[in-house]
Amino acid sequence: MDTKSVNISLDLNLNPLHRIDELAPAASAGALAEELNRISTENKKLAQKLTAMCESYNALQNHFREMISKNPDFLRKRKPDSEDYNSAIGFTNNGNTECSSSDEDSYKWSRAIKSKLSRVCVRTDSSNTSLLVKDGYQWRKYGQKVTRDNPSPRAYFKCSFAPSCPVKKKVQRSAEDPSLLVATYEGEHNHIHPSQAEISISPSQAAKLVSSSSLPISAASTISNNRSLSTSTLTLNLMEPALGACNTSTNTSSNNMNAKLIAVQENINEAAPAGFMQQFLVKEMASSLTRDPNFTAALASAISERMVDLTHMEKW
DNA sequence: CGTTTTTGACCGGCGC
DNA sequence: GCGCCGGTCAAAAACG
Repeated sequence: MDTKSVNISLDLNLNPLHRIDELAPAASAGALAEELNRISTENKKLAQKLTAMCESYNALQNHFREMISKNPDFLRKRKPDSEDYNSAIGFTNNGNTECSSSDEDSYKWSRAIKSKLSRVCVRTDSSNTSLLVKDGYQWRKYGQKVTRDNPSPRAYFKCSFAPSCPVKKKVQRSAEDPSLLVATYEGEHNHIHPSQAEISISPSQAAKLVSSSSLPISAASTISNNRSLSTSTLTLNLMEPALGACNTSTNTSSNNMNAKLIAVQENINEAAPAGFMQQFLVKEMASSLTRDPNFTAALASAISERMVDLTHMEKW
């Protein structure tokens, strides 16, 4: 997959007046239209924020590649577990690009590059001592260690689908910023996202649903280059309240995209693509929408109506 | 009572 | 060979 750019073509614009008359009696149509307009506006704002995030992500990635091309020794002298590694590629909140070199770590570093590693940083309350990073997957903790370079313990997790799923994750507080949880993922899940299992509809059904009920599913379905979305089914999750790693966000809709989540992902391996970033953003958007009771109510209404329609069609 | 978490023991890689 | 260190195992404890 091409990791040089993140082309996320968002189509968050709703057609709020599409089925107003069908969805609600005349008495509440005005209020519903107003609500849909509000959601539409929020979606536009979200699209703008997402675009901005992707642009800065692309800029950072280009900058990183530039640094590598100018200085081939750059990677060889980074160590993957150090805080300054984050800083060096521009994913921390302080923008520090200072870096120290250590040849003794070149072995570990080259090994890290060969394996599929990705890192997610999550801002949490520093008084919260748990090492939980909510990413939608289920994890089984199998160990905890205090490491030399960091006073806070490092927790080791395996995917609960292990041993069939090889993915592991390490979670540790940043030594520099205790409010920052750093989760390092190793490997790729060989199963679907657990929270994607609840409701599954075909793309054609989804398309009909979107066009007929003005639902913003197109936001997810138009994002390109995402392996998780390139499968033959489009999945809507209505059950999981917190898909993203931004586990401190509690508000609905547009507030969720605001950045308590300060740094998202690094692609250490070329094959560990920007798709992770896209997937994360899609999940975060889905999370925002599904946390909105107005949205889920409208969605449930649309789906039930659609099912009634299909039932009628079958009878014919 | 089954599942998950905790935690000390153990193992293997690495540097000296 | 020895010690250090990160990672993993597995028995016990905690939890729902």
